[in-house]
Amino acid sequence: MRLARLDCETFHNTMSKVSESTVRRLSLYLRFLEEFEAHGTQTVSSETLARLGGTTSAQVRKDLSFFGSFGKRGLGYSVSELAERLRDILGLQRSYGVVVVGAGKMGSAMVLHGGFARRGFFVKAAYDVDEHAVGRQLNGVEVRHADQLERDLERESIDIGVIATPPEAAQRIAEQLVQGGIKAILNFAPVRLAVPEGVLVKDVNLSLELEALSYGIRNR
Amino acid sequence: MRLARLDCETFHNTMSKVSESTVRRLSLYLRFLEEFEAHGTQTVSSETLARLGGTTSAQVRKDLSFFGSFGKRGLGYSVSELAERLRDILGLQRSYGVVVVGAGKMGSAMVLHGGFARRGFFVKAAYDVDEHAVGRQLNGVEVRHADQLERDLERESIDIGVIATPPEAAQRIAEQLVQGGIKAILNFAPVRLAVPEGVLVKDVNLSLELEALSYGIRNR
DNA sequence: GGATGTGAATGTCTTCACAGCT
DNA sequence: AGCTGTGAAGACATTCACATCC
Repeated sequence: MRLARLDCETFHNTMSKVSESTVRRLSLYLRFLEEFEAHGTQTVSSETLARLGGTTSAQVRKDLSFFGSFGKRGLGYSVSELAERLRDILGLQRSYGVVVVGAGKMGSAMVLHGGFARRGFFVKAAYDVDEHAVGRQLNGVEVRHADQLERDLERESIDIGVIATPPEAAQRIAEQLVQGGIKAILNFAPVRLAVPEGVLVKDVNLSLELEALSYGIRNR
Repeated sequence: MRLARLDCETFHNTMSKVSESTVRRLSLYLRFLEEFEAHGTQTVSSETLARLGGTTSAQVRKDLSFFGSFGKRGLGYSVSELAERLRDILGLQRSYGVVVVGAGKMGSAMVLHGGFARRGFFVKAAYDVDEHAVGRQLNGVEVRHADQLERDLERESIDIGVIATPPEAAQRIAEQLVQGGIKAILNFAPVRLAVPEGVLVKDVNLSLELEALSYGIRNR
């Protein structure tokens, strides 16, 4: 199937059902492509991406095929072109405004983590209720009182909210974020958030990861 | 199928193939069970666990059925008994020694996070190469120089290593951890670690999570 | 009656294998 | 010759539906 340059949208509309694992792998491939770009490598094969990503070449090709055909048979993929395409597919051509609610260990780590801005995710502010936290600067990002969250969201357009509060507070914050027009939430609090359809929630639960390791250790 | 009280091992040996998603859900169910335990609730149905965990009652029953039959038809599951069984299945009856390598934002967050000890994961030490970090105490956990890692691992028995170093350092640390007899690694560094078969690696990559949200936002 | 436990059916993801370009 | 793109096959996971037992 042949595709004109920029009509990925066509695909998104028609075949919106791409698995989460595919999306995660695409992100991974993009990482590797960017390393190749930095190295000046021109061309890459599905086999190479597969080896780096710990998967198979068929998987790589299938993952890409959901969105079009970006390679040249007998040759492989143009590194820069495929990177461009993946950035487009993943929605990384634009940048995203992020707020972090909860400036404890995890929240601060998210704010201070250097890698996000490089990939277009800009943390605009952090919020907390603790007097010691409020008013501090985290690497140029102001920690404000959580009371200001709703008002701030009306002023500045924010796309993604990170919830790193204690579990009791998480649902209320989620509601404020939704109210403020946020489209996606990265949730570190160990609770299932109730949100309206259309709002994305991604849970990160590190205790769960440790327990998966515990299971794995016990069962060889 | 009827099971004697404590022969979960039988199952682990015979049917070692349980999906990662099942294991994660079991961890989740255990969370809810512990809340019910604290509340004094005696009995719980697959339907209730399903609603809390965002899945279906059939899924809950299937997940459990891989390991035995723990419920009473017509009644549901005994909260305390099922919790006990899940702790057994997940290997949470024992405790685990953990070391955190890399005392930056993520590493410190892992050390300082209160929830892990409660679930049997005890951080015994943290390691870094930075002079400012080495020697500090993080909530009672000493930050040592990474040079000491190998020696320390010989002395104290450690089960799980957390890698929160820059990507360049990760592979070498992984090798030291493996050399030191560690059985599982939680890896925050954005690189694929090469480890001998039998060593478990769980990658956590928060940029990837954000990119999955970005994809989701772009595609409704 | 009411909820479990589980084969069978369905659905989803991965791997195979090869036709089709370059 | 080499590597992609993709239907078809196979593996895996979820859901259905009902016999079974408390």
